[in-house]
Amino acid sequence: MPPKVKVTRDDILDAALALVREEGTEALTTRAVAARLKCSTQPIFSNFPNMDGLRRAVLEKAYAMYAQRTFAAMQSGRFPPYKASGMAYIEFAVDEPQLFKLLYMRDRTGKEKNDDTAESEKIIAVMRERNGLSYDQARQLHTVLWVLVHGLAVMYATGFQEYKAEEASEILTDAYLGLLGRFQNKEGVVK
Amino acid sequence: MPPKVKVTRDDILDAALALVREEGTEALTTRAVAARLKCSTQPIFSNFPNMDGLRRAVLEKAYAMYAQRTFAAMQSGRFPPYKASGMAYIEFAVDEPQLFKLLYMRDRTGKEKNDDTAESEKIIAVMRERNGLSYDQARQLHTVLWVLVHGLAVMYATGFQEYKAEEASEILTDAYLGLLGRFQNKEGVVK
DNA sequence: TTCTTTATATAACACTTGTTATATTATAAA
DNA sequence: TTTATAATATAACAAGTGTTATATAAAGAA
Repeated sequence: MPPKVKVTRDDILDAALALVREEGTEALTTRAVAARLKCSTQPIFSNFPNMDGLRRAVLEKAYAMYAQRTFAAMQSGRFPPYKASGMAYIEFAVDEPQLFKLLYMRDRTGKEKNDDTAESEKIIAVMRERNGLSYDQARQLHTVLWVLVHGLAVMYATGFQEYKAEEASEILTDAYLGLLGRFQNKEGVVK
Repeated sequence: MPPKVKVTRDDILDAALALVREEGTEALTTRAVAARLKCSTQPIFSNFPNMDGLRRAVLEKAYAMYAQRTFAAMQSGRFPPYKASGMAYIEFAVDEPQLFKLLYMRDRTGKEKNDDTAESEKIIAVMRERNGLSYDQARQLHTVLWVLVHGLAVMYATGFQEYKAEEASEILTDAYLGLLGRFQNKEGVVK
């Protein structure tokens, strides 16, 4: 019979995620994980096929964290529906810049776009209902707002701008109201 | 007397920049530069104090390229003034994604923000004049548009969105017109 | 107790990085 | 022609990477 397991798959994944959160993707090395767990590098390779496997698992866990945060933000009612998911995205970039970089600033050429189409459609539907927009008008409005949210998030994640909650919130509101006026008076392609 | 110089500082800088343009910052290594120049790694160290010195020089040259492109775009009159610099930024992200990442997606916490305040002030002045905005209204409008431009540029640079010139241009126009309406009717802080 | 199993530790491997010590060698002055 | 100079080339170093071969040892089965 073998000795008891001292280092589980979850231990390794947690340590790896912690390294990425604190120091970025580059800091995720076999020896750094081992040092954090006070063990050798061996358990990594008995729990994952190789480092790329661990990296993939970290990516998935990071996304799960993001999804969880976004869900909580939507529930909380802290923001009106048109900006709740946007603010969640922005706050994720602020609180977890390294995870944000991993998820949303990496190269994604040729990757499937996983930007939660279902969620977008829900927001678009709400916008249509409230403001009497065509589908196309609402979709365009949503697209522009989303680009804006992405721009803000990247600025905060890279430290190019210092985060001020009111500032971000005000920008989104200005953009929402301004663009709403624009798209209401713009003949949308019917769909 | 020493033998003739075969590898100049400019040769090295050009090779280094080419590597970064084609394959990204990570590809900039001593041996990669040497291979491209068909020489040893030695000339690098007689022309630069170390690799960080070369990296700094590459950064400066990349910025010079960007500045040159932006200047040309402003001159060309291809776009109205409110969007000329924005479109130049976006097209730089499309044509030179690796250089864009180096300049505008790296971590800049604690770095001086070099986003050409003079240029911004010029655009703000033009916006005021044309649309009868207060300084603060025009500055806010400019800020939001800039965030939007940044968001689009990052999306294109990371391959998250495929670039379509008309799409980008239309988004900027919609945003400009929509936000203009918003800020014209918003009491700006006097300044 | 002895033995089998296997999770872990140790240590080595092949490779890549920046950097430097040493050896060549082309050039022009002497 | 000889010689001093310095721009290169060669080769090595230390440090760091992922990965793997081997050794150790803990835990229950026999």
